[in-house]
Amino acid sequence: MTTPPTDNPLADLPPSYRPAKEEPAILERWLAGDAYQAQASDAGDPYAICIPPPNVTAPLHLGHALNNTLQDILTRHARMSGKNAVWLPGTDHAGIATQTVVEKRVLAEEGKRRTDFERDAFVGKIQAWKDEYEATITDQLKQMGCSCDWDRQAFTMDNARAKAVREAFFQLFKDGLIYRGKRLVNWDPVTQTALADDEVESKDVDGNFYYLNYPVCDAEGHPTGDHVTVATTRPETMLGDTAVAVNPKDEPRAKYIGQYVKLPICDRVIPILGDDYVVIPDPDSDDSKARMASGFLKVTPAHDTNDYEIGQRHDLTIINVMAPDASISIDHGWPPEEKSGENPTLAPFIGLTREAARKAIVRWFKEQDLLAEVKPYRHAVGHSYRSHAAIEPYYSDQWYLKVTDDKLAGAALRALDASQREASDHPALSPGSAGESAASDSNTTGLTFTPPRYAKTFQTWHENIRDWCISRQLWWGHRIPVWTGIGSEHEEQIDLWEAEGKVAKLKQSFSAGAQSWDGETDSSGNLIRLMICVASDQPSIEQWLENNGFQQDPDVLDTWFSSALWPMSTLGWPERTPELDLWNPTSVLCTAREIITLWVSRMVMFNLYFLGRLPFRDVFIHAMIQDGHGQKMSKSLGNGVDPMDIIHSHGADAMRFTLASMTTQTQDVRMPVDMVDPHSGETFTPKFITASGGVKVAAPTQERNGKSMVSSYGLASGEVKPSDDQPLARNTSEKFELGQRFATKLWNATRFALSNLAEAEPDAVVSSLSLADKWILSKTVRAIEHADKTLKAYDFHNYAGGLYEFVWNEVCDWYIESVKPVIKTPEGAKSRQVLATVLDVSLRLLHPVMPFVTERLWSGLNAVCPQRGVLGLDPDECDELVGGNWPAADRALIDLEAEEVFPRVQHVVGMIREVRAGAKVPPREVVDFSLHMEDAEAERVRPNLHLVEALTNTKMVAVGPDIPKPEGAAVVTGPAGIGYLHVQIDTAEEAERLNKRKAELEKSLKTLDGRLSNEKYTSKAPSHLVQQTRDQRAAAAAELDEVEKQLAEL
RNA sequence: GGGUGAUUAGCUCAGUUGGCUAGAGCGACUCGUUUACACCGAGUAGGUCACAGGUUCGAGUCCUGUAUCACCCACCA
Repeated sequence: MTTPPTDNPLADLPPSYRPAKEEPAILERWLAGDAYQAQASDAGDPYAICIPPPNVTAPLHLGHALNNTLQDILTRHARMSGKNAVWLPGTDHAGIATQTVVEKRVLAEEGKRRTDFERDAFVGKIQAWKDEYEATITDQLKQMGCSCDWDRQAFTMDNARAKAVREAFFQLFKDGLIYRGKRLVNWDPVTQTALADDEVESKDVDGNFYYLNYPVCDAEGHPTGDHVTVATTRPETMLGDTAVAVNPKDEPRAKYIGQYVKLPICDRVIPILGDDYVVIPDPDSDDSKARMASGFLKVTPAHDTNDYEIGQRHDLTIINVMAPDASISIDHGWPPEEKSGENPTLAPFIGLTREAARKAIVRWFKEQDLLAEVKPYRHAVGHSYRSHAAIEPYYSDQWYLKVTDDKLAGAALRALDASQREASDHPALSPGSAGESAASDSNTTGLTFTPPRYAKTFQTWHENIRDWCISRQLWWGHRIPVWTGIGSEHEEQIDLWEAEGKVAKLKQSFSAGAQSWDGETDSSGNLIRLMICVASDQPSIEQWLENNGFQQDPDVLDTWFSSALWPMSTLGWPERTPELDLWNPTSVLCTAREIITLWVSRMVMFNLYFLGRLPFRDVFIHAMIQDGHGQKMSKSLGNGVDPMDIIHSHGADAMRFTLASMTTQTQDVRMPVDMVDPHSGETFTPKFITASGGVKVAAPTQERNGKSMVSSYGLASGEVKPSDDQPLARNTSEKFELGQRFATKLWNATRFALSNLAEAEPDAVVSSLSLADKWILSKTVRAIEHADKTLKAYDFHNYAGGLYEFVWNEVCDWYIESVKPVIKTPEGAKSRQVLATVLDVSLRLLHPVMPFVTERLWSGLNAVCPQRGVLGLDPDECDELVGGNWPAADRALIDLEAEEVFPRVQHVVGMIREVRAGAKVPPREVVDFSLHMEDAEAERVRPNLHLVEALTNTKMVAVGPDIPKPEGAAVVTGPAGIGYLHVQIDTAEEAERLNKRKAELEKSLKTLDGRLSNEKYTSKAPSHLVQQTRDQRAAAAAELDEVEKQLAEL
């Protein structure tokens, strides 16, 4: 036992906790001390988490704060538990999102468009943006206390990650899983790029069904005088119609099959064909389509995915009628034979936007008396998740990854743990399929979602997966490492390199044909297109290719391609690093549900494909942070609150604790926000438009002339920090006070303990403990077990809640209050040791969620009482809690007797307090108290009556089986006996109180009697429950007797 | 159109395999500054667990249906 410091140990532990003052110094110490660093060694079981890399588009918001708090809790817990734990930080270049943000800024500040710059120059601007926000994000994470290994910070587009992307692409290309395809993509006409299916959001919009009459004609175009009526929501696409379809089973209309119509405006003669896809009209149908349908479907293969498929079935011409900006154009796939002749009817429509063209075409049909009808119709339309523009199905050349291959989607499906997999007839899961033999391979199976329901999202997505369009017409991203040339004269040299593994080749022969429209194939005969994928580190080959007429593909990869490699690339893949073998598979992926398909599933596919093992086995899907209107908090909606706001106002620990305690398995978390106008400083609540499809934000920035907003962080810290079109909102929720109060409580409990521990030495040899000591040690062991159990189950709400309950109620309200009378005395030495130990354990248990305040208090505890622990609970010593061990307790400390007796004391205390409060006895007045109870019970409770005295400010004057009731005393009834509080009471109030208790007991008795008189209950219910009911009934009856007796005596 | 989740005190939410006399925090009310803490302590009030059926000795919990809200998926005739 060291000598306590002579100076006042509390001098540097001020009366209240000021997180803003304490946290920065602690953070600096951790960072300087390399507290988060991990080495790829065999020191402890490996534990690794990859951060879901935040986009570098904007600062983090509370959704990220939640996500990262949970990861930090897990990482710190693992580290304290002796694991070799690493948390790998990094950011995502977020291709389209970042480019869009920068394009907007450049347009606003310089009045220039992207195309006004050279590619490299513009990428440089995006790079600068990335540098700025990466720094901001990193700083935010550090201040939140995230214990990432900062030496390993990665970026999805840095050199190491670029190498991984390059290698992955090359391997997939070589294996024949990457191909060039010409088909309909989801085209965003604003950003002018293709989008993956997942990047398309559907929204309900109010539109119309237009019924257009097409004149029927013969094969030569001579009108028969008849007409058919097609129904469409998109009249403007009629310019690209190449057929009209009818369901062959549609009796009255099937007769038109084989005839032709003359397409208005274009005068194109197109066939009427039969296809099952067409819905047969039925005005009484439940299906709205059947109610709206005319039976004739216009077929526009270039502008509708269904029509495209019909076109494939019937070998129809594909006529694209739009330019990439979705204006009507005859230059992007219009049939040459129609183009050659001037068409004065068509001319006025050329160049119109699709919206204008729709109106113009409808007007034209009306003028020609060909518009049969217009009906309003509400339907879903795909929109770009980035620009929010309506998606145009667009026929173009793109790169695809064949994720439908069994080695990708099939392997991912088989990876799902059998306990979470639903019965399926998917070929990958059928008995005897390729992967069935691997079913027992622990490397490739056992993927488990928490909560389990999300496994279904994963499974369904993989079962219905389509090939992944991986090319994007952007500048910000990983350039596709493929060089293309026409002709075959260089094939020999390329084959040589291919044999050496330096390049891979894709050969496509094609002919100039009617279906092409992009001008590439205007010569006659078959052509050879060579697409050469070059492996990484082959600059001379790239140079050679360019010297010989090959051109690198201008497109970049979908941002999720590099994200999908994250658990590998952050650990050094494609190099076979020690880190890779140690920490991949990682331990858990902790993310929100929105990216299960975009990200989780692709990591699973890639890790399985390239390394033959899962990237992680556990996937924890946590709640979403929403604003006060139930909308998810996101950058694009502008309702994101900067975590720095909360850190400044409440402290990082308070934020973390509150977020963790709100993380339940089902509920999303609502955090009301206000917006702050940076110019006026006014606070306003964002407006919302309620549509039947959901609540949508009227984006505040757009309403304010596109002027930038600032976060309240900027305002709070006195510096205005514009965040462009990604404004941050201000938190108005009081929820964070929960964590703040708790940190303060812990702080003050520690101050109390330290002040006492400093004055007298604890007794390191702990034996013959008091009831309170035994009870709190027992509860401490249970708290440790509860924390372990809940963290293992990713049950953060109960982890935080359990510790809150333990520290506040059990330690502070009961234990500390119980030992106060003795804590300063020589007899209190044992309690001092117990208190120090309990505090030690509390700080350790709380450290993962509240690292700062626990670290701060830890140094105080070390200074005052360096030797802590009792037999069975003897934690290690350490200077810094960040490097401390997780407590382990001997279950022998669980004291069932103490756990039974102490609650009796608590009950008596509760009853006395109730009476005192009811009788308005001044709290400072010590009153006499006597307790009438049976001998056996009295003997049990008697040694602990001083606790009752201390906790109720009473003096125990008599205990035993024959204690008479003093005249006028208040009566306290309870399971331990009957107590008499020696105060003069108001008879009426006493009667009221007793009558109330009587009513409660009678009600309870009625319930219990009802249960016991039910023979089916007594015979069928488990015997211990029946016994419990009997005991309850007996106790209630006895107390009721007593209450009635006391009432009678009043 | 399909799927998932939610509906419990004024508010925000817990409630594990059915055993509940339904809990917590905030807010409300009463009392209290005895040297850890007023960001505190003691106490009180407040709920036919969305609705309607069903299973069961027993339903907040399981089943069926209805209503409302949110989210995800789906090829926009």
